[in-house]
This record gives sequence, structure tokens and C-alpha cells, in this order.
Amino acid sequence: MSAATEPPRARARNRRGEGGRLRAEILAAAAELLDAGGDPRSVTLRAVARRAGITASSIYPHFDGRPALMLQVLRQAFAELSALIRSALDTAGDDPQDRLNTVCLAYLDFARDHPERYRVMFGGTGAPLATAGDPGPLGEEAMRILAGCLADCRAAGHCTSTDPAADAVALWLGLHGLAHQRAVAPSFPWPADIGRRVAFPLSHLT
Amino acid sequence: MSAATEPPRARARNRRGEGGRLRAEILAAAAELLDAGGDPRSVTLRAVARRAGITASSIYPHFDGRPALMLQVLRQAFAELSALIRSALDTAGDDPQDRLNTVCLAYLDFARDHPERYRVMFGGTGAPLATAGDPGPLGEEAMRILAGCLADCRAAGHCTSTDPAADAVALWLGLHGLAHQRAVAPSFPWPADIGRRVAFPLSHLT
DNA sequence: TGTACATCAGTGAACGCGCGTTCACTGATGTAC
DNA sequence: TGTACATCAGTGAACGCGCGTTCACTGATGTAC
Repeated sequence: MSAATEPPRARARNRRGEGGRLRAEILAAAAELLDAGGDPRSVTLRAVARRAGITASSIYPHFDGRPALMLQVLRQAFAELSALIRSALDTAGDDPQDRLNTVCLAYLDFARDHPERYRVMFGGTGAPLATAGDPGPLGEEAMRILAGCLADCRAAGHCTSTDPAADAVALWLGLHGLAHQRAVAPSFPWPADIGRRVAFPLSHLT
Repeated sequence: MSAATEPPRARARNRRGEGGRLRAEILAAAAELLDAGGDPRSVTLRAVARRAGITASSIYPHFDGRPALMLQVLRQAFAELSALIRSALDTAGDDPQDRLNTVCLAYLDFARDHPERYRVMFGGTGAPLATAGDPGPLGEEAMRILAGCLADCRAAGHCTSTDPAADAVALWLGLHGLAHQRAVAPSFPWPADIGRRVAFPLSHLT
């Protein structure tokens, strides 16, 4: 097949005034590299450019160097996680226990669908974030939603937690431990009901 | 101070027959770099050599290239974790609940004392392990000890778990989630009793 | 309707860097005679 | 007890590589007149 021997991609240059489109293509290419490689260092400007079908130097009009690109990639990944959880909640009913369960499942689903990206998001590579200014607590929105659901369970009398805010942190840590290690060691013989075994005791549901 | 302007170190070459000592010095230097940098890619052969006061090429008689060195560094780190847990158990009493608690604390202590190393150990950088042959399940010894303690609690009637093996996995995931995120985000306002909040519900103690 | 021109959306060559790895070597140290 | 020599424990220069980043450029596209 000639397509395999051809250079990566015959890209049509954007029309005048639509150059901003490349920005989204660059971010998408970087996210794909993250999903594929699971290592922030595999997201090089040259690799991103190769995948996007452009030249590495074409990234500079859109991002102020590699750290800035990495920061935007991570911002986008955390925004997707939050959006996924919120949209799952939108389709959930009113029962606080159901809603808590929905959030936990959505969180674990995201990690299962993007294991490598998840690892980088919560793996603390440090450098790209630290060098690009303080991005704020990127992963905290998911935890705030979780804390809200747990508080609702408590208010409805379904939960025996004496401190829903602190127990939400504990619950999130359990979910993260599972999400993270399933991404790191997918071949480990995880018990089939491991999600429930982690989330249920930490939820303090009656 | 002249020591600051001098080249890194005036190293006395090992005596004849004692060249094997350098192997341990190289491993120690690599572990220190891991603790300092928290990023496996900061453990370059040149950086290790610089810290050990030798030339990069001097590593080759002792390790068959970088992947082999990284594998040994990780093996050593996991061995230290296991040894720490076992020695903590040696000084513990006979009460199964105390013993379980001791293991959990020892695990969390290791992560707190070597946060960056812990992150690399359980962060799944993948590459260095994958390229150097199958190292086996490096982190499983800690989990086996944990499962044993939980089973002892169950046998003594202190634990309501219906499946200690599966619940030990869940407990370990909670511990890992906490250990990992404390290493990744030490500035997060972790509740003071977060260790107990994670470990106690997952232990199913009565 | 034509045409000169400014601008936009990129290209491609080049730079200096640190890296892993190779290879010929060196000088101190122990040993055989 | 001396001395030639093999070996050990390293050194240091060199290689090719991919990287981030810079910079002069190009050619298509829209616009002013």
C-alpha cells in the first residue's frame, strides 16, 4: 500500500483566517500520543508535529514552547474528566446513593478508557506543571463532586460518615488507587468486584 | 569554599579485587537520584556517574547498559520496602489487629520517607522494566504480607471480610492511593487522620 | 473587473545540548619466577 | 629479595541520535484601489 510508504500525512493547509484550527489539531495529537505512550516524555514537539502532519516549528505560533503545550494538554484532560462525570450525573436519578455510585463508576470508566492519560494526569510528572506557572489544583473538581454526593447521602440518612468532607478524600484515594494501578498493572488478576470492594466500605453506606 | 568549586568528588579507585564495590556505589547513586528527581528519566548514566564520581563508561563493567541498571535499582527499592515491613512486623506483638496496623503504617512510612522513589516504583514507567526481561510482580510481596495479616484477623474473629484475599487487594489499593497522592501532591490539605480513614473501613475490623 | 500587495499559515535548515554506547588507552597492583 | 608481566579498575575522546528552539523563507489567499 502506498499510504504506508508515504510521509505521515498529506495535510491541507488551513484557509486564511482559520489557522486557529491547527491549535486544536496539535492538542488532539498530543493527547493521542499521551494515550499511546503513557509517558509525558513521549510527547515531544517533534512527535506531536509528526502526528499532526506539520513541522515542529509550526507549533510555536500556537503554543509558547513545550511546557505551555503540556500544560494545555493536561488542562484539557482534566476538563474532559470533569465533563464526563457531570454528564453521567445529568442522566442519573435523584437517589443520593445512585448518584454517588454513578460518580464512582464514571471516574473509574474514564481511567479504564484512557489508562495512560490517567497515569500522566495523576502521576505527578511535576516538571511540565511546575515550569508553566501554578495551574491550580487540577484534579480537585472531581473530588468536589464526590464530596457533594457523599454529603447528600449523609443528609438523606444513607451514610454514617461523621465527616463527609474527609471521608470523600478517603473514598477518592481508594478510587484513585484502583484506577491508577489498573492502568499501571492491567495484567494483575484484579478481583471482578474490586471496584465495589474499594468504594463501598469507604462510602460508609448503611 | 574550595570543595564547591572542585569537580564533584575525588574518588579513590578501589583496590584490586574490590572493584565490585563500585557496583553498590552506582546503585546507591542511582537511588539517590531517584529520591531527588522523582523521575526515572533523571537517572541517566551520566548523572549517575557524576554523582558516583566516576565516568559514565565505568558503569558498563557492572551493568549491561541503562535498562539493566534501572531494573536493579527498582529491584533494590522493592527489596527495601519488603524488608522494612518485615522488620516492623518482627517488633510487633501477637495481636492480629496490631500486626495489620503495623504493616499499613510501615507501608505508608516508606512512601513518606521516599516519596519520589515510591512514585517511580509504583508509577509504571513501564519502559525500563519491559525492556529488561520480565522482572516478575515486583510489588506483590507487600501485598502478600497484607493479605496474610487480614486473614489472621479474620481467623481471630476480628474481621468481617467474606473474602480476605480480595479485600486485601482493596485495602492495598487504598493504601497505595494515599501513599501515591501524598507523594504527588504533598501540599494538598490531607486530613490529619486520613490514613485511618482509608485503612480502617477497608480492613473490615469489628 | 484587474492587479498590486500585505498577510496568513505554515516550511525547512540549522544551532547547541545531553544522552547511551563504544573503544582504545593508562596506570596502579598484585603475582610468578 | 627483585623484577617482569598480566590483570584489574577505571579514564576520556568520540560516534550518532532526537530533542527544543530559532530564523529566514515561501506560496497561497484575501483585500484595497
